[in-house]
Amino acid sequence: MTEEKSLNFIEEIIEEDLRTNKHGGRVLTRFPPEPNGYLHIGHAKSICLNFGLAKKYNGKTNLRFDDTNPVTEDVEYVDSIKNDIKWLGFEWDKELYTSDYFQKLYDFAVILIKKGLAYVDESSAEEIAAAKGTPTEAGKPTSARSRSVEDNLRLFEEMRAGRYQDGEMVLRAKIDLANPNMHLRDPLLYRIKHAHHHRTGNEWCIYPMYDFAHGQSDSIEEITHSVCTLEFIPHRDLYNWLIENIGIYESKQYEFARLNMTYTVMSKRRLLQLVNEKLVDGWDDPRMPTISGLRRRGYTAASIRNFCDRIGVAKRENMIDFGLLEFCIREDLNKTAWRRMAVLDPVKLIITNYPEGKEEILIGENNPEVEGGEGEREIPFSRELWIERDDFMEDAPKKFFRLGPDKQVRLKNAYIIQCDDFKKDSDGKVTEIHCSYIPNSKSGEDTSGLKVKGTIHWVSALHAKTAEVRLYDRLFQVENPVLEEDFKSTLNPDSLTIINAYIEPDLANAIVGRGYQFIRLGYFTLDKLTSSDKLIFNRTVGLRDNWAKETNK
RNA sequence: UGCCCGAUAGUAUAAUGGUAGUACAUCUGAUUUUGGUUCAGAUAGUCUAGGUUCGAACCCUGGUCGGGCAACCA
Repeated sequence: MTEEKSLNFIEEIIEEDLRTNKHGGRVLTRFPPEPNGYLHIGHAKSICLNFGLAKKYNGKTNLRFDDTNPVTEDVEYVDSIKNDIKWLGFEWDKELYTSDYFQKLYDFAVILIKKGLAYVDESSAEEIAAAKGTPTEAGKPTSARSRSVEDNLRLFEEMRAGRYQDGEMVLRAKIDLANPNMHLRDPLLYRIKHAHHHRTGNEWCIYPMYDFAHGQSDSIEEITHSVCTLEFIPHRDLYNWLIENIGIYESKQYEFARLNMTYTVMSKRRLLQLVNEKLVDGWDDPRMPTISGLRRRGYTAASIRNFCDRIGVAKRENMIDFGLLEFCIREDLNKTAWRRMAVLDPVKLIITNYPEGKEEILIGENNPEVEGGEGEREIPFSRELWIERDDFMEDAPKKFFRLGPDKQVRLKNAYIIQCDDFKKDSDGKVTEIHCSYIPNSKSGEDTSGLKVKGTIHWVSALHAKTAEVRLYDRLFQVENPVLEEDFKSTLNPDSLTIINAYIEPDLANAIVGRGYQFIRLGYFTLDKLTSSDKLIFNRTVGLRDNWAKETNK
């Protein structure tokens, strides 16, 4: 008997609806992206919620593209969105498009006009905005508000027929110009756009506003629980007004707080700016909070799903520590990533008592977290090695468990060595470290009886291969960039560092899409730009580093 | 100064009128051929003032603070 996880407020609503048989036991949600950008981690929260709800309550989820604005939308985005959802591990029931409903929506508009609840207004955008008043001041009608039903019908038909230019007139709902909810002050329903639509081509020159499409689309599909983010709360009254006056299925909307994360931005508009201004290398730049960026960075779908599970669902504004996402990917990769050795900042180490020309093949487990280690790989060893520069200190503090004059460490999967000497150049930079090894201390057959505190990673200089390694840091320097006058001014100039590293030979067999732990360094994955003559690794995330914490005290 | 939403450890999120818990973060200690992992422990919270009640994080009222709303965007 496991302890039951507490319900979020939407699950509570659904369970209550199920209890009262409100929808005949039916649960149908939908995920409604606009195809005008790539999905980001905030969308992942919504995807996990909508698809997760359906899965949990034996329901279904539709994928519906909200494609009511042909000017900003594109099939490239449609394809990327479908790909990302599948990659995250979810399956939609129906693939739908708001544009499928253009005729229905047009008919709904006609119904409203005939009921005297909608009118064509030829006022300019500025005039209409001015006539809406302010939150504390009622709006005033434009002269168009009193137009006859017959004239409205005729004008709306003419709008559709292409008699008018973009912006010449709009269709508005006739609701209440004094309503404290600004969205009810005769909102726009249709506007003229002589634009090519990625699905309907040139069939239409008028397009419904989002507000005239979204709620009714939910209604057409008979969505039982329409889940969206907080900023649509004031729109709900309008959707309900439309549904009631058109007389269609009552779909109910519930709102939750969108995801915000530290040191990044979470709006398609801003992410698009970064892409367009070439401040990042496209939507899938590994520094981007997009699903495709995280995937390229080495994040797994499971880690993102776990993250979304952990952050919860509520109505209060929130700012999630980016460190939580990092915890989730470390948790996943620790269990699955194969261990390999690589040296990012090399210094030469010579084992003076190891015969010149001698080579040995040592064995290393692929994954110590799993019984049996998931097999093993061969690691060549020889007299000259590369080790990490900061694994050696001439004047080390007491608790430094690595190399230094007269100190002993174990070489991972190899021998214990003792530092005898080292060389420096004229700038005082260490150029060479001389050690002697303890022959009977070999990993797995150690009879030396020696105990050493530290183990360091290494790569045989003779056998090492090289790779480009891309080290990523947070994209922004401040926790919440949008608080700045210009969010781009806080971009972190050091968010990407490209270095060349020595890697153990087996890493040449690395596979795109797999995570590797470079021992003591972090998790890495092959970048899509890798070619046959050049390996490129992205650092997904570093290992937790308590030593760094200690030294920063 | 209109309307709407919200407020529980540093960050999130539970407790739905009856012992304020969990995760991340932080700090101790143990284990460790990764200063990783794992394990054990610690620190730390109900915005405020009233009211209802035997009893309030929870219900009511006022206040404070935060967020949203006046695109031919979604």
